[in-house]
Amino acid sequence: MATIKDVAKRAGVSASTASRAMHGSSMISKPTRDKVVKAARELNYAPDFNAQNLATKASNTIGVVLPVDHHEIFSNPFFLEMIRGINQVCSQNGAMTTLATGISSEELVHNIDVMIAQGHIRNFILLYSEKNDPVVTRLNHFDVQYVVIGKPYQEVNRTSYVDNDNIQAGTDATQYLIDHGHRKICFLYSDLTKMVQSDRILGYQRAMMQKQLPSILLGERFENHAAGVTALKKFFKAHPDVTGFVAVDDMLALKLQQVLHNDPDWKVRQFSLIGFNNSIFSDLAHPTLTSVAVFPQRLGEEAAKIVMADHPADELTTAVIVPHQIIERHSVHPIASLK
Amino acid sequence: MATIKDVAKRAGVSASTASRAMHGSSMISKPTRDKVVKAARELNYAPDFNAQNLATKASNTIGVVLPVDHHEIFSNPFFLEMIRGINQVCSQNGAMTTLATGISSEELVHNIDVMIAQGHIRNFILLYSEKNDPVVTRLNHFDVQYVVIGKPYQEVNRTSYVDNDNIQAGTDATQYLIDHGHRKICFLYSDLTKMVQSDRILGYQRAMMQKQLPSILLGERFENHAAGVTALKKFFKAHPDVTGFVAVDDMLALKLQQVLHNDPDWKVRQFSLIGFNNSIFSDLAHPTLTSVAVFPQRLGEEAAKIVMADHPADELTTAVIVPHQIIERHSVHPIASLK
DNA sequence: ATTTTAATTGCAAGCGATTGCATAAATTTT
DNA sequence: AAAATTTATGCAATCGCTTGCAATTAAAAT
Repeated sequence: MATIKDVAKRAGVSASTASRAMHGSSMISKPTRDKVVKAARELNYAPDFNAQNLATKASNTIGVVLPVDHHEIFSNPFFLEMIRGINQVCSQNGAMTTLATGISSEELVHNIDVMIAQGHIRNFILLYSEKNDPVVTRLNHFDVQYVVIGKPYQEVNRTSYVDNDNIQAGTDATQYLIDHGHRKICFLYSDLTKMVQSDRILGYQRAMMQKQLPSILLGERFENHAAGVTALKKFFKAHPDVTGFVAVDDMLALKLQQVLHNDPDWKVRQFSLIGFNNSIFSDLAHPTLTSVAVFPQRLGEEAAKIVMADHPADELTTAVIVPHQIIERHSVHPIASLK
Repeated sequence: MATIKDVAKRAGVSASTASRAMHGSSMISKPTRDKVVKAARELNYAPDFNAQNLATKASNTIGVVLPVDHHEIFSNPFFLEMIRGINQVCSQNGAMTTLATGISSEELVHNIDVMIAQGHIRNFILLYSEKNDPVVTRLNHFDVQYVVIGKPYQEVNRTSYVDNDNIQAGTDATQYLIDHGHRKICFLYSDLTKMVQSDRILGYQRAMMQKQLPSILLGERFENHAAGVTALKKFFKAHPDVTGFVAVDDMLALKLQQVLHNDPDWKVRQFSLIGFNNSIFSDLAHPTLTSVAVFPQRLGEEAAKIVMADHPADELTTAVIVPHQIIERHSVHPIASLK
């Protein structure tokens, strides 16, 4: 493995000159810079990561924090997409990423503690956002900068984040059904404590209100088929003429679809569905599911860009909103309705 | 951030003594060791990651290589599960993990090149295995140790790996159907070039052969509903009396199920299905899908354990087989058949 | 032609830890 | 009680790189 001294020797200069030349310092003359760069290339030189970080006291690795392990979360391809985005821009900027995981909140915090204590993490990116997150508390306590993907709950004005405009996405999805002639539209959610869900509901309500249509909410997880059937039976009793559903995510939409399709009464009616996330489920459904894409990879990229920009501590925080987009498939059917 | 000198000063000893004490060197007396450890705890000391690695010239981070980006791959929750397993045992051993990704083979190789050149990666873990992998070539060239998850293609005798016994898994899945009275069983696959698939087929064939039953293979991706219907029509013409399917993975099983369920002719017959991977799809199906679980997290853990063990270069390689397990749900129906 | 100023380069210290070797203290041995 | 060991500790060099400052050289000004 070539060191800076090897490069220096080969270029016939001192190590310090070589170092400066490699960094494009203005105090090095063009000819020597060229000599050094050439030598470096010939030796396949790359500065030793640890030595460099030690000398500059400026670490170059980004800690990516996954939410506490939970099967549901880990089977969500979202995270990997975000990671891919982060890694993409990090490696373009010569930074590394390292993961923080834990099977419990305590373990995760502990792991983060040692990462901080070892002092080689420049910044953190949190792939999630939740209320009273001990990780956030920890990071604030040690005064470590971080970016969250999602809407921050704590220190809202002091934390940078990147997120979708979920309210708008909710409105757009609903409007899409309205545009296709639907008037009796139900919003299906599974967990009100998640801000993504409540935001999308808000957006749905806004769209409905604008058209003076009543909001119809349904909270149901479809944990199993029977439970789903029961819930829907009850639901249709109260709202017999619903024609469209906005489901808070594709998985829920797919579950709903399964239930609707396997019931002799319901399957003859042609319901329209729209989901969110444009996940793999949308292609698995039959008919394939129209869905609002939210581009997790972009979220990751933007988060990484913020981190890479390396703002001064006193600068205002950054918030980036990644646009969404409706991906049209075959689960929304137009209905002729009176204006 | 406390340094070893701070600890030393507080304990009233020299830095070298402090360092040795922290490492439990036998040349340090009990009382001083205690003093040092106490001081370290009080100062919340953790050795600086970069300094330590620089001094010992022994890096402590593991590079985790994801396959080249490809939507299909990134939407597969498998990888994240493996990563979780890896991270789990790495952090228990005080090691870090860092990810290598790339949107093209070239980019991935390049990223790995710089990681190697920067000299701070101890070992790599490849989360995949494929023929003529340029990454493997690279790692061999630089003589960097690595472990692959899956069956190695190159340098088979010189590389450690962890994998499932996919042949056996194929046999077991098939046998499960046979035990439920099925005799006309079809194996459904999507990509013969993948060793997982060909191995599972082999296992299937072994089980069938043992019972003197003929193998019935069907290669179909179900890219869309119509294509699926066509393929199945043709298939059933040739094999009208098939009652059970072994699908090479859950997603394919789910797609098959969708097609079967949405056709008036087929839906009245009660086919039995078994899939692989026990993925989230198995719970989404209706009826829920019986599936062979393969425990990706365990795969990750075992891979990390091999890496952590830090075998001498001349030692024999390690191969770990992670057991699989059939998770019974509701997609396999017994049929009364004559012995 | 001499002095000033500007442009380059190298010396050496330091980042925070580890470790071979010398030294000091404690313990045995004679 | 002096010498020989054994046991504990500290000094100083080192890992590879960066950077303040002094030193050298070249260019410009007088």
